[in-house]
Amino acid sequence: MTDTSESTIEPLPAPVEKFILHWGDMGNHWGVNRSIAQIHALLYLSDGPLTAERIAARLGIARSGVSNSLRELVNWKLIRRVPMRGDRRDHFEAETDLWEVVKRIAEGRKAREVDPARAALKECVAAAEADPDVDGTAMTRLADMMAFIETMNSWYEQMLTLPKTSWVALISLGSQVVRALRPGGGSRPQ
Amino acid sequence: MTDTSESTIEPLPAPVEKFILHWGDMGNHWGVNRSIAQIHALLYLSDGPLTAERIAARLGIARSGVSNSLRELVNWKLIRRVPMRGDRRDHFEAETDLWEVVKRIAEGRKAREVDPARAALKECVAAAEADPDVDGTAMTRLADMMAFIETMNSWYEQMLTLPKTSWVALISLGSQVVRALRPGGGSRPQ
DNA sequence: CTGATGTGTCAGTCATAACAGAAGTATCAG
DNA sequence: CTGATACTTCTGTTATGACTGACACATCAG
Repeated sequence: MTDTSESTIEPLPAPVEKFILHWGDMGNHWGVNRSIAQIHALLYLSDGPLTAERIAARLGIARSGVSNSLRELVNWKLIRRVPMRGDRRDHFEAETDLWEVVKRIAEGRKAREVDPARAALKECVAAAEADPDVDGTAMTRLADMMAFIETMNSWYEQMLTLPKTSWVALISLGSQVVRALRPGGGSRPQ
Repeated sequence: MTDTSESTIEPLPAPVEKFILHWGDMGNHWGVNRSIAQIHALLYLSDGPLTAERIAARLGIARSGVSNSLRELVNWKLIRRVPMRGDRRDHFEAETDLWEVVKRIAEGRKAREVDPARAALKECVAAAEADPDVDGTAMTRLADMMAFIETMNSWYEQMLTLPKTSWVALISLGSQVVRALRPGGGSRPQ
């Protein structure tokens, strides 16, 4: 027996619990299931690495669910397995660099959903070009869509190559550009 | 009777149907229900404004669902009501400027989900500061999270004020910056 | 005023996905 | 080798929300 808690629910400080609940709900609206987001939030706020058992106890969810969720989180590289000396159990800790977190999430989503959609769109455009039933408007719109997605894609890929520090620089640069452009620096308002 | 189609399903060109299906699926993974995304895709590819009845016929879904979905889409300003001379029925057409589309979606999501989460986070930080049960690590992480969200928020708000043309300029500017920074322009690689 | 047409609302049904608990597998101490 | 511990996988249950079809309301022509 490593700990006193066997199947009881360990209480959490109220603000921490509130954060975890909100974070889980947020993830839920964003296509990430609640448990995964909650576990990530818990690990993010935790002092040190936690075991699956502790996580289950603190969140009040089944160990099996914790196991599955942890695997997902490791796949997304949002948490790490941390071996602890003298303890056979797996411990987990969260990535704490939030820039890294959003980057990883964006990477995952892009690879899983955006890239396939992009490929499908390419096929649609190709098929539409060869299909006399597709009218000119649809053809134009499909092409517009593809051009747009490609622009966003290449922009994103370039951003990925940047280190975090450059991101920060870019954002503040963006602010300056905004400030410079706001008074009417050469672009029409619409 | 305005048209020959009463309750039959109107066929769609294969590439168009494929696009609509993929788009709907995409939206589904992103927290938008499938019907809404499909209707938007259909309108986006349509030559002219469509009635609710036609949409239902072409997508093979119930008129009631179309009615609800159209209301949502109008609320999000992704489609417009278009009155047609000599026709009592409402016609709808999609916003075709894709920059506008992503902007509207982002605005909606921010207002509905990010802003409330931001407010909740603020409360959490405030409550945590007054709570002795919250350890230093959790306190630091919550503060980090808040700072991060605030940075992203103000950046986003500034971006919103920009016209589309400036967006394009910014993105290409970003590309130049990326190119300039890539060889090692002064930032550590990590 | 009245019938017809279009639109919005509602309650019931159904599909999907997350979850819990149990069973199975692997690893380690003694 | 054997028992115990940690972890994973599997299956049945449950809850959420999307969809349908029926109903109610509004609007317009005659």
